[in-house]
Amino acid sequence: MALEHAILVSLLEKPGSGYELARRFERSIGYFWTATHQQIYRVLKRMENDGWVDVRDVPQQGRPDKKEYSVADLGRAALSSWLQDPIEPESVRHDLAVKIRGAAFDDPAVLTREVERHRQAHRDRLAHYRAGETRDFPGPEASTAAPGAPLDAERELQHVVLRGGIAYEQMMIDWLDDVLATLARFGPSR
Amino acid sequence: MALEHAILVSLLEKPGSGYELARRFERSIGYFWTATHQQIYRVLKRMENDGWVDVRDVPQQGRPDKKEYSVADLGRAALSSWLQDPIEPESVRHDLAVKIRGAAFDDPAVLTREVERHRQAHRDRLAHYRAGETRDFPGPEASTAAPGAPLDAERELQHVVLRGGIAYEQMMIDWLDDVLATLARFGPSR
DNA sequence: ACGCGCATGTAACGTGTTACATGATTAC
DNA sequence: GTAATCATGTAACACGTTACATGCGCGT
Repeated sequence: MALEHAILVSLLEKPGSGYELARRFERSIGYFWTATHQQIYRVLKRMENDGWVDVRDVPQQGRPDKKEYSVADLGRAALSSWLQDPIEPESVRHDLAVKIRGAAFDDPAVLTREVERHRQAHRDRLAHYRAGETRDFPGPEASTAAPGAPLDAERELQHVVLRGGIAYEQMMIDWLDDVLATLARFGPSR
Repeated sequence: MALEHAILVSLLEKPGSGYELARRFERSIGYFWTATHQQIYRVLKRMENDGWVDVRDVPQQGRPDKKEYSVADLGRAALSSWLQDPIEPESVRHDLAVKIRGAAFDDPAVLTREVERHRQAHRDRLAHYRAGETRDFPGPEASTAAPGAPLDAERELQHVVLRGGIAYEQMMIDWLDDVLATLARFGPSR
């Protein structure tokens, strides 16, 4: 399991409230891990009980007060231990692939529309990722600092993960084109 | 939710027992959906209660008897209705990406080994998929039958899903190379 | 007055994972 | 004899999803 570890990484990158974490899970972290605020509050409470995170009440003006969480020593140790622990490469989970094979027993025209919708969603996400890349990682690849500069590791790793998201979306678009071409081969007339 | 629908598709392709389904989920269907026998038995029982599948006791010699499941009219209707129903494009879930961003706060050398392990696993899976493709889908792309031949839809759709698996594995290998190159940039000396 | 953004939560349910459990036959 | 394959299941727990619930401040 990794939601707690994803939260630890996010809090190490920057402390924040449950609400803020939920928003990050819609953005950067959300490129590769999703979580709703309900899950986050539940897990944060457990992590607090286990001493993995520290809480600090932050009064705010014009907004509700918030609880700012940051990683405690125990949490850092837990993350470190998880990072040492090998994980199994996970397999994909694609509802859409189930539908594609199922379309052999049903109306393929409906599937064509569904695939087109998904293709558009992936195009949108790709555009969104690319915009984020231009915004957050402009300039030359090898940063301005000296080679081996440790301060850039965090950014470089964030960038390579984002490139993974981009590669994934691009692959999906290409594959969905393949699916549409396949459907067209026995589709248009029937 | 789609396990029950994945099972319906698999049983339409070929009726079989819970055990056989579990084995298929390690192979062809498993390219895009995983399930253990415990899940399968649980869901099969529910589907039987709901009248989605018919059961037939098949006595065997030299082996335990088995229950052969096949899709009933109600099941076929349920699948059809699900196929009509649009689903949301789902986002990826990558433990490994969490680890990559986490490596900024820990030993990157450990991550390098982990990434290499995953890369190897994806290479193995890719080889396995390609072997399956050569075995199950030889010959020219556009089959021997006349254009629009409906009998080939099932195979064509299975093939395009397999090509999706291949594209996914290839994308992952390329991306993990990118990750390794990124790690090497601030890795070897520290 | 209404809705949106910020901020935190509870409850119920469904799904997935892990461990345990049984028992026959075939191959080494 | 011992392990592997075939075949079916129960139980407990962890995790994810959906719905419900509250309340303030700001903009229109």
